[in-house]
Amino acid sequence: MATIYQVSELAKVSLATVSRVMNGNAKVSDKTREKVLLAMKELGYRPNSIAQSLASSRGNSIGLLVSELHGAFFGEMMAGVESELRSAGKHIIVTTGHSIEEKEKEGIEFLISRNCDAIILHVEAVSDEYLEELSKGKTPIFIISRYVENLAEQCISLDNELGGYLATKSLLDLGHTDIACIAGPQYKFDAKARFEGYKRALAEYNITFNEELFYSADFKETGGSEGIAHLMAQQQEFTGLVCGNDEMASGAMNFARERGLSLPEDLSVVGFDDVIFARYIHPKLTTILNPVNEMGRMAAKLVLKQIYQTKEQTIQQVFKPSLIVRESTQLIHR
Amino acid sequence: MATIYQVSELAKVSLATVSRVMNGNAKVSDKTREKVLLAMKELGYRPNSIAQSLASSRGNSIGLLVSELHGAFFGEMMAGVESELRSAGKHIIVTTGHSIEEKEKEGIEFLISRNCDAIILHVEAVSDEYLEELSKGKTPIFIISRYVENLAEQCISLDNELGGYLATKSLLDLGHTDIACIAGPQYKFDAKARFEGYKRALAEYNITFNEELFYSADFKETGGSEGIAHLMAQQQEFTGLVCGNDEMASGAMNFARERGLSLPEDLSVVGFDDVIFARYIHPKLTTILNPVNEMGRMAAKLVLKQIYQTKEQTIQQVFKPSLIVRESTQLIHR
DNA sequence: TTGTAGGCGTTATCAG
DNA sequence: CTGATAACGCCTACAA
Repeated sequence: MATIYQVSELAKVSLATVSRVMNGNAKVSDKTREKVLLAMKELGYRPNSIAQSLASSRGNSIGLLVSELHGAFFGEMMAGVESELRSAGKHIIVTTGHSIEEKEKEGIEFLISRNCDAIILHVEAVSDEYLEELSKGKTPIFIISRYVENLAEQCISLDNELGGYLATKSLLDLGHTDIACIAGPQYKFDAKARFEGYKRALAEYNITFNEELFYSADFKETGGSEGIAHLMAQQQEFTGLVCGNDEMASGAMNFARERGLSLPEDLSVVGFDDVIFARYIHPKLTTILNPVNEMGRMAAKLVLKQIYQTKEQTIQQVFKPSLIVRESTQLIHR
Repeated sequence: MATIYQVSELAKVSLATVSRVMNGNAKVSDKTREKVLLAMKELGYRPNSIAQSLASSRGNSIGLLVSELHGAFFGEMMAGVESELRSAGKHIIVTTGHSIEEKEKEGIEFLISRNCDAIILHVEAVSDEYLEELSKGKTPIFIISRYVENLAEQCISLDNELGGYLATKSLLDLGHTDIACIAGPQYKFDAKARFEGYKRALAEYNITFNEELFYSADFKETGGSEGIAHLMAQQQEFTGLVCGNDEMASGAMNFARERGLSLPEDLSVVGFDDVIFARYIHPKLTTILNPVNEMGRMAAKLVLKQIYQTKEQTIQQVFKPSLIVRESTQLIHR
């Protein structure tokens, strides 16, 4: 692998000059530039970005930490971030946190130690305080899909509470009054906020929250099945079900059907996120649109603007969810 | 950010000694080690992996190039690679190629320039020759989900031809004789191999391939719709449909149903990949199991074994697909 | 077991 | 506009 030194030799100029034509900032005469370019081509020269990064303490890469690499949710998020950044000539370095505090911290350390120009975080286990502390370090951080009060400028988030509210209200408006809820893990900020929205909607319709119609699961399909199994065992009537995300809604629906319920006649269910398969499941899932891809793009734009001083026009920091009505909910009938 | 130098000062030892305790290779007396460790803790020292990498020309990270960041297929693949590598203490650097030659090459360059210890590639646009050339470079490459004759040792692949064959044969065995095919882009190796399998199965049953029952689309859902629209316009009877992947199968099924066909009575369809949503779509999709996650893990193990000399027992280089029968296919009736 | 010094491939600050 | 030369933070012979 050719180095800058060999290029300088071949072109009969100094190292500095080669560096200059690479970075195109300082002025170089056209003749010299030509010579250098030619030499680079001839040697098949590729700059070593590690060395560049060490010398300049910049990386031209930005770090991205997500909880998981699989799953529709994170896929869309990563894709959003990447496509925006890529078209600005930046590369991303992805790593995972698995929603475990220790791993999240380790992932962050890794990204920082790689000299990323900035890092975009989707973290769930780490505390607000930790993030605030982190933001004082030399690597700028940006937070996606989570709102941290004291770091508002760095956050791209969804109004999850509103989402939970909308989901629940959609059922109330269809005449349902006994509405169960399978929420996500309550240590997760979004899961909790969605659940708050559920309660607010109930309150607004003067329905008192019934602990027996509530279950907290793990955001996975199996969690949805467990959830509804638990709820059905309570011997409490319910005709509506609000789920913390689409995966759990799917699990719950499958289980309910196996138990002989027909959907949506016997049970109206609404999901959350509108991941890609929401429209594949049967009946097609009524759910809350969570614009993760958009949010990913926006996080990228925020980085571009704040770190690389590009002129991004439209920065929207908090996104509003909306209801997507499909076929898994219907008017109550009795 | 503290450097190794400050640590050495505080601990009153030389740079070299600090370096030694970090890497734990050379021998250091317990007393000195203690001092150094203490100093590191006190300064909150974190090694700068960029500098480490430059000095040692190793990265302790391995590069991963995939076509896309979203979608069930790549998600599973990345997750497989990552989990295996992470538990061995290695980090991955992910980037994308978007199935475009230029971008794939750029992504590869990026990973190499980042001093990755090895790179795992899922590339579709780049030629075998290019890969062979690349493999002569100093960064070891591994190829996933593609078989390159001269690089067999570095490949983890699926027998796509067999998959296409199994899919088609499953329909033939159900009595179907007029079987259409919506294949993936024929410049993609896997798409082509699957199509070959389709033809082999037909031949085996003495059915001559009918060009009018073939359509090549883009592996996306919309491609599936286009495909079946095209096929139905041919005025050619067919009762079976083999699709290049599950997404296209889904698109085709939706379109067919909109056109009044009832599934699987009027049309049996089989997909390919068994991505997560295959069992969500209606009727549940009969498809070919593509163990991407396993293959990802295996690629990681291969790297671990060949690059880091760990003792991986079970290396399987070519995977066999298998048929998963669900509800989208049935005996022909007329 | 420990220290010294040269080098990894660039960038950046000076002079010239 | 161009060329030395000192960083960047760490690794690694080679010596001691």
